[in-house]
Amino acid sequence: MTNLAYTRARRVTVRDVRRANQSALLRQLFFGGARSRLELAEQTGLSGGTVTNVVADLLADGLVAEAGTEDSDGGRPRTILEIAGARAVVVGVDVGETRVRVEAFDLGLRKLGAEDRLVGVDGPAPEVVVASIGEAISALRRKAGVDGSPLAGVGVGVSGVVDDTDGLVYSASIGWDGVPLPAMLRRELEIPVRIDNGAKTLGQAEMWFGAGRGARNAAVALLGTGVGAAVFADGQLYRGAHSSAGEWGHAPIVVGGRACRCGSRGCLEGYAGGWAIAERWRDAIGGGAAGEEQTVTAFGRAIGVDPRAEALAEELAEHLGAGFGTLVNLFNPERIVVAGWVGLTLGPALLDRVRDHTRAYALRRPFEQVEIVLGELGPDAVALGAATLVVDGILAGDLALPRGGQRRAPAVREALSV
Amino acid sequence: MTNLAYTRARRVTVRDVRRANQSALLRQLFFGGARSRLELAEQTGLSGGTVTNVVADLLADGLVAEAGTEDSDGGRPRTILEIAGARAVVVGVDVGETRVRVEAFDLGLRKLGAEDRLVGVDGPAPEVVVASIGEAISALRRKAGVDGSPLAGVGVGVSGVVDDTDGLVYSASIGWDGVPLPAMLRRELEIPVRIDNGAKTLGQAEMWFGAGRGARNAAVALLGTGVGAAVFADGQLYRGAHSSAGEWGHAPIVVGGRACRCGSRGCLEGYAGGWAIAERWRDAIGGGAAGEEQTVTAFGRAIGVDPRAEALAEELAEHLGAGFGTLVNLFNPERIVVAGWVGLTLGPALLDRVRDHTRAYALRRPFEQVEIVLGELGPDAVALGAATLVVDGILAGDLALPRGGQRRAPAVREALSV
DNA sequence: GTCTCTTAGACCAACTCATAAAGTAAACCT
DNA sequence: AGGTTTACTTTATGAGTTGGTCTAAGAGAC
Repeated sequence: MTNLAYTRARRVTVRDVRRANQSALLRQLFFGGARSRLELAEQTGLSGGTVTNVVADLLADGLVAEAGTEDSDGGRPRTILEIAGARAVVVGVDVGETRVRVEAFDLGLRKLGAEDRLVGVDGPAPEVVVASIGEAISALRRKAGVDGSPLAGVGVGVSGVVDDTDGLVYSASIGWDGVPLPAMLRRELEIPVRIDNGAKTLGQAEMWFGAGRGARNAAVALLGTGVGAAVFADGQLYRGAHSSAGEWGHAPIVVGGRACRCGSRGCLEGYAGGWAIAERWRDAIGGGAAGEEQTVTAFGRAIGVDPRAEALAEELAEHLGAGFGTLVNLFNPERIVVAGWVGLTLGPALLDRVRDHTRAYALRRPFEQVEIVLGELGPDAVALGAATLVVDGILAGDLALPRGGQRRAPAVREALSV
Repeated sequence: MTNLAYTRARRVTVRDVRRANQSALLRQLFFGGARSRLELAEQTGLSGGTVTNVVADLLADGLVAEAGTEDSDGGRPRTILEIAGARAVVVGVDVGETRVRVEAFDLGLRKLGAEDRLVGVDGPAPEVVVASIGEAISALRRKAGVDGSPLAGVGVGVSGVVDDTDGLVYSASIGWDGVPLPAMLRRELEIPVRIDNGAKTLGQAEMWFGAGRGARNAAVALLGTGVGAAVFADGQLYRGAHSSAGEWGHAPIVVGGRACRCGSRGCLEGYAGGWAIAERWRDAIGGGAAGEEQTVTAFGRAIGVDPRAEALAEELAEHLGAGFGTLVNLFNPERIVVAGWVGLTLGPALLDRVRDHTRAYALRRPFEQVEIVLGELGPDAVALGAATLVVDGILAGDLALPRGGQRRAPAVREALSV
């Protein structure tokens, strides 16, 4: 008669307690930086004994390292603990429409190197993508001198929806309709693989290291060629039933409005997507076949100078205001981070105006509770965000590091600090 | 340098293990109905010994009761356990614009009785509301013969936003702007109080007992005089930063469109709210000053008969389709439940058409993954939903029952089963 | 140079909880 | 009446946290 699926009836054992406390300490060190056992105890609420105990495990696993002592004025000096960055290498991959970008990081997500591979013009074949990633990782490991460090895992951000119920990738822009990329990569690389939509990984990068820092409820608005959003609720990415939540670009804001490339009408993207802006600016100035990015940049420079730009800017700001209003009313975030190349290109000139229109389209209280800011990481943080997927798994304790490689760690570390 | 607030650094102790497992067993019994220890062990994955142990605690607390045995063919028969409904009384309150409805339930949320109190026409004074609730509860306890059973708590659904960061209620429709209703009620009643927006409590009622059963990601669309939504993500109500998430009625779907009563333009509510539909139908048929509900009902009957209704119905369906498309694209639910008196009145005639328009405004895959269904509980389940807030607290183990009252329970039970 | 004070961290007994296996209870069957 | 089957309970064990006590390590005072 009632709702059983609503139930969360997972059994919990004492082991889960340890995992949770390990995770709490690791997160504290990762996000808060190096600190002593004593501080860890204060901040987590755990007793000193437990901290000593858990830290001993983490030291043995090589996940955490002691990094000198703090000066003290009387009394035994505190030993500083930090994430053992050199313990393993984390790879982040950005699968774009024409190229694959592979970046290597240490466990603290400091970048060790990057490689680009072109994978064809319209719709890269999955096999090519997989092979390119494998090859680029090998190249990176050689170049960065981290041959000896084990790979902790590979995170992938792909422009499309990754359905986590069936592990298939769907992407109109690269012509994939149900590609089992996660399985293919796992077979090829034989290390843990985490995949998500690129907009979501970029969003997570902004949340961890960019303009989203400190917010627990935030939306990262991705204004690029397409338009999307990554919504974070209580620090967690909101995925929905089949992880396609956040398709903000295709929220209708004008019933019966302009045709969108998705086949619908009146989508936000049809007004504020890079392709739409470029199209309209070309129409406005009567021509030119310049590339999308050039055209949008030219439009940005013309704002405040060319009256034709003024009209388009005002309209664009109003439509973006409506789109932001939707985010504010439906998600009630404390912050909206504007990212993506269009957002970063036009943001400085348009953001104030967009805020004004958002005020008009959002309810008063939620609008007053939100701040709208520009992203800080640039448009290329998809790979970094993808790497955070792996690190998140490690911090949560559901992704184990491979054994070994620990001995070489100190040597590797010198090599990397160039 | 990085994001500390993102961290979830709560310490976990062995006590939490017990709480979690208690909660798992209680949820199993509440949502799945009465069953034996053995079944509980299988379904939760806990060992038999632990189930015995935890159940012993629950029996001692009076939260669970043994209810006879199952027939067996050889072997010791299974003892059936059930939620001890008569252990305590749970109160659900619906604070509307002109009246307060107070309903009493047992712990299994079977209704024991209901009382209505008028509290003034435009904007009831908070003091009057609080006093009415207190008085109605006393009356209910007398009438239902549950004087002896302790009150577990009071849940309240109020038409407005309840900011859980400051505990204040904001509601334009009843003219409250920062009323500390939770604190006032706690002082008056001296038992636990849980408050939330009425649309959200109704949504939770549909999720627990209505058309939302079995779904973990769902949106309950509330079409009444106003328009709102309660979104559930992974079984949990989505609240946002200050619990005003889900203000779907004021999502702009027509930039620069019709004026809404909220002061903005082009809101969904301006097309699909009860007040808007009534207004437009009166315009269409040229007059009449009938009440809103009568007018909407008349419009519903005219669909398919009167060509003037046809035009309005088609337009309404398209705007609702755009609104549903927004829900589908942004939240990717597996189900949308249409509730509220307007939704239930017009739903049967309009739902197919609305689905068609939703298909046009939503992305293909998320649309294919969602089902749009009518609510099952009627428009008056706000109080029931409010009571679920209290029961949820008990099931989660963060709301303790008062001591005593246990002895009388069996007697009370007879009295109630009338 | 030694003593004392202070502080960090390690160690240990007590307690909580889940598990698994052995034990007991309650039915039915022959 | 005894055997069999099944459901539940008890017990021993191991994992984990807590809080008190002990030791290590530095600073300052005499």
